[in-house]
Amino acid sequence: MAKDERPAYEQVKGWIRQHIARGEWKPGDAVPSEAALSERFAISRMTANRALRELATEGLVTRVQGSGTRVAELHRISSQLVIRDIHEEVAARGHVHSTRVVKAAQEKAGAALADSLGVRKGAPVFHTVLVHLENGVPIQYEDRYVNPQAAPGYLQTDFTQVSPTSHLLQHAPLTEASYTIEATLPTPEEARALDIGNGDPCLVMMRRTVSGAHVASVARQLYPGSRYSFSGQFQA
Amino acid sequence: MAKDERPAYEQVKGWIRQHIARGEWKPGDAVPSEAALSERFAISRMTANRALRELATEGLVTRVQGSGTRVAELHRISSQLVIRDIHEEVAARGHVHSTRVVKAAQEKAGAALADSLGVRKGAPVFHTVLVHLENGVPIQYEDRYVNPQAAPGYLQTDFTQVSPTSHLLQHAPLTEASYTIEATLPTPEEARALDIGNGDPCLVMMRRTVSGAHVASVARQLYPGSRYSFSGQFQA
DNA sequence: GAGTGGTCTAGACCACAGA
DNA sequence: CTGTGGTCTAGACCACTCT
Repeated sequence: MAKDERPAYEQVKGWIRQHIARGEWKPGDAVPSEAALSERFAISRMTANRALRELATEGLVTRVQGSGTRVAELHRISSQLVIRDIHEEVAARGHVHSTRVVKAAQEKAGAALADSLGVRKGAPVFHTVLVHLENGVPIQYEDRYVNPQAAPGYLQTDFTQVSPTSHLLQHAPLTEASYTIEATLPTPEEARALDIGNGDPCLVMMRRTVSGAHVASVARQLYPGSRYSFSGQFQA
Repeated sequence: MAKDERPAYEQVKGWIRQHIARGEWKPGDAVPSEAALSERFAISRMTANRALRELATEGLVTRVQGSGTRVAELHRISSQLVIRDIHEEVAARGHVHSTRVVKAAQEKAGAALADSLGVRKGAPVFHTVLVHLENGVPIQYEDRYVNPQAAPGYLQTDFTQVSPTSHLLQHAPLTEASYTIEATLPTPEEARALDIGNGDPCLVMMRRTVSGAHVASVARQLYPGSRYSFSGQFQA
């Protein structure tokens, strides 16, 4: 007896996972019921329930009340895409993050912007353009509009010390966010700021964050394709 | 009494979420303990435990045994990036998916490929190159190598009917996957196959899937930037 | 030692699915 | 009607943190 230190529900999860991973139980097949598991492993039904419930939230099985638990159709791979604050991310690599402020000003919202920020046309909005550098090399061009109602003190921030994301998370707690990732070419101005060629492909992430009743911010973040990639992994 | 149909643990989760979303409890602040919650809501400790535990797996709070539960530092936005089978995805948009087979052959693995597939150098591997079309328009160029040990019948598949992803998920249950997303320019051959210009930026996803003891497949999927984007959302 | 979370039990009642 | 999952309780013991 050396390793059954793992909690019972984890052992059950592992046992089920193995059967699925080995292909012994295929998508659509029934998984033992809570009652069956609690007998098989001499555990209470609550413990079996926890094991199955967690596997369900992980997407490995599907459960239908009254019907049973089955191996999920694995027709998609879903993975946690974690978007971290750029300062943190660079620091985690042991590198130095610095910021160049290109613009930090108040402007009047045009029609399209007013719409996506949820303010009236012509209303004041904050506009910042920053270049983030990793060890002195530009890795992100960030063009951001902020709703003054969500973060009134935004423009007073020293962006060379505190990243916009960080300020916003502090002052406008995040309730909702959506993003889109695309490939594009930089504008001449962006290319100049990032010190890349006009024909160098870039990843662009457009993000819109909501804080309570307000749209807090819309941002466009451009990454040189040669210097940045998103990555992630998935484990059954 | 009209709406307390929601389970008790959900109500507690919602109550805590609200306090965080409104900014009343800031990152680092303590959240009421299980004991406090079970008294406050007249529920058992197990129910309070479930509420807090689920919020923790959602990343909204962090828990430390012996210390307590606190509002998580929201310095990252994590979102489910769902990678679906391309056929399913196109079908879900109500469009027609079709496939053009450019190559489907057995080859000998070079050094780099042998390494990433986990086979001996010179060992046979399956190589397919497909172009996926949505309503007749090319949207993905898929260059894939498959480990014959993981999916011996791969080359017998009619790829115009069954997508590689679909075949692999059927015959080599997925245990692990990792991916990288970058921006790049297409090779002349890829540009031709996708019917785009040589200078048009593309998203490229490189993926590696593991099935049990074998690396099942490594794939490079190229999407024209003008016709495809990844998107997702996040809700606190 | 007091307070916290981590786990587990042996019951219970309910809603629902399928024969 | 039987079997299934969904929820909940009122205890319990343990490991850990903090003072």
